[in-house]
Amino acid sequence: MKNRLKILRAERDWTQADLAMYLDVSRQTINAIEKNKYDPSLPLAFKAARLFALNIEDIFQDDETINKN
Amino acid sequence: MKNRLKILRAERDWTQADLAMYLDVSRQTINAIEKNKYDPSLPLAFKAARLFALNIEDIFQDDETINKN
DNA sequence: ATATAATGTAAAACAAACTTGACAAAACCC
DNA sequence: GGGTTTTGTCAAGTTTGTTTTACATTATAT
Repeated sequence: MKNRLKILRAERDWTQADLAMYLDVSRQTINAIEKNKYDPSLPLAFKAARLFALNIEDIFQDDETINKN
Repeated sequence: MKNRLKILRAERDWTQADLAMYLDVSRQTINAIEKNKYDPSLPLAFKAARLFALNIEDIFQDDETINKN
C-alpha cells in the first residue's frame, strides 16, 4: 500500500507532527504509515480523506489495484 | 461506519460465506463487519472495492463524513 | 559550527481486526 | 412438520494498528 501523505503534507508545508495532530494520532503513526511500516485503519484513512478533501483512493493506493492512468 | 455489503451481496445472490471466500477472510469477519461489530482493515476495504468495482466510499461510509446527496 | 526542528526508529504495552471451532437461531425448502 | 442452508454469536488465540517514551539521525537556520 503506497500513499501520498508526504506529498500532501509538503504541498501544505505541514510536518508529520502537524498532520498527526490534525488526524488525532501520534507522530509515530504518521511516520510509520509514510514509511510503509503498516497500513492505516479504515477510519483513519477516511479521516485523512476528509482532511485533504480527497477520495481514499487518491491518497492510498493498493498495490494489487492496477492503475489505469 | 456503515456499509452496503449486505445489499451488494443480495444483488448478486451471494451468501456471507461466498463473499468471505472471494475476499479471503472468514465468514465471521464478513458477519461482524455487516453487523457493525468492527470496521474492516484498509486492505480489506480495497479488496472489496476491487471485487465490486466500486470506490471504497461507495461501499463503506464514515459516520463523520457528512453526505452531500 | 552549533542550536533547533524534523524525521527515523525501537521496545513495551494495549486495542482493534481477524482466525478457528463450535453451536444456536432464523430463513428456506420440500 | 423436518431437514438444510444461512446467519448470528461466543470464546480463545494470533496478527496488525496505535500509543508512549526514548533516543539517534538528518535537515534547517543562524
